[in-house]
Amino acid sequence: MSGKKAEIKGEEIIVDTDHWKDEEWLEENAELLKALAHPSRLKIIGFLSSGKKCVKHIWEALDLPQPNVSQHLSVLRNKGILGYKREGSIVCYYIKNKKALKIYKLLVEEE
Amino acid sequence: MSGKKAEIKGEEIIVDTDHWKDEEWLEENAELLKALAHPSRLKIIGFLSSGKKCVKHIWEALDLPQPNVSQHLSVLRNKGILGYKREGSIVCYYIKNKKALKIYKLLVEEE
DNA sequence: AAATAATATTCTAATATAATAATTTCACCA
DNA sequence: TGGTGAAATTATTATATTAGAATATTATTT
Repeated sequence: MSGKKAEIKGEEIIVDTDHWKDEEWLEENAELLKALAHPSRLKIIGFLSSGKKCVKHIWEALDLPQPNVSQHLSVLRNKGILGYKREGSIVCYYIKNKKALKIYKLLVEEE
Repeated sequence: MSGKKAEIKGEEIIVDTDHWKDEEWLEENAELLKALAHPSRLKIIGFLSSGKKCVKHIWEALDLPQPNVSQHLSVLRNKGILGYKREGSIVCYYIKNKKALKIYKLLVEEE
């Protein structure tokens, strides 16, 4: 469904193209943006935009302390933006949420 | 320039396609996302996406207290996301920042 | 079963953000 | 110029976020 939403309330059919009236939609999307709205997390997304990477690779490349990166990864993971896979003693993260990736790309392209 | 950036640092020319390495870029864009990352502010953007509106119209339509809306408007205004025009005793706001509008539209379309 | 490397969690202190109520400013008009 | 409607600001309190230090967990290797 292309940005439209149909809902039946009592007798009437409401076709809703105005997402801003939908409190749940607002909450969800504000949450998504908030998770991305931090320089280090945006940096992580940018680094992962070229593919799956393991944690050590991430904090070394981004030049950030390991526990700090781990915290940011957990924020992104908990919001469903990143997925991860344990491979032995190593954990690799990747971008799972397509919307999040599109936002990042929009930011890049819109310069 | 389509997502690329050229910069001269000392002797070398750096062509940067990796925006995530640019701390300033990260700061700026995280700020933009943070400004949008609130249900009420997203709501305001949604309401304004169909055109310029005056403040009273905004807080009445959104069913939010006037001072609260005024604060959110000031956040969006200070980040350069909204512009405004005083028309007599009335003030009207509109979306000035194209990037912000595109983010909103992406969120809507990506449902 | 140590020892080690990789990653995650917890705690704390500093800072930032948010909602609400109260007040103020500004422009217009009687 | 006093009153009124529109919008902004301020103060307060509650809550959330952040970095950094310390510690814990997990898996591998010896």
